[in-house]
Amino acid sequence: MAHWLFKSEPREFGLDHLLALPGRVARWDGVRNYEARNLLRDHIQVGDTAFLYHSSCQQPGIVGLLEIVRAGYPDPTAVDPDSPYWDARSSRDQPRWYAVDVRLTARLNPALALSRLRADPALRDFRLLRRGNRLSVLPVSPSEWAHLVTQSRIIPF
DNA sequence: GCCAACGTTGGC
DNA sequence: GCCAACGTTGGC
Repeated sequence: MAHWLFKSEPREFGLDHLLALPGRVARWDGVRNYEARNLLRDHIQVGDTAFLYHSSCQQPGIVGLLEIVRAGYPDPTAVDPDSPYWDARSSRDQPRWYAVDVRLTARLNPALALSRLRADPALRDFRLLRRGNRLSVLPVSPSEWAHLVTQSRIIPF
């Protein structure tokens, strides 16, 4: 079982949106970066777990835990002309972008603030903290995951 | 295949 | 709003 971190902007889609959905399940779509696409398509499996991270907001940080409930499949928004994520170069025959389905399994209370992550020597190599990091789906190593969990107050649903 | 220009991300 | 960093685009 592998671990990941999924970024979102809470004003667009975040913890509160997931909480409002039946079973707290959502399609994670709209990813338009090839490296992240490859993770969604080829590596992220049912049963894997992920941190939910809020970016571009008042207090960036890890706010919840996700479980993958459906592995990579073609992102329907890519072939929907009415979607803001529509991509004319994608087609049903030759999908370019992929989505997975996730379930919110817990919230972190308090959240793990970015400022605290940055101050943690155990996270020196954490990809999230690399300068200029812009990847919206990224791998979390087993040791990073284990460490972060010990730093968290996890409130399961 | 190179690389400059451009658009986007994301913390502050 | 600023701006550093990076991915993508497109001319050549």
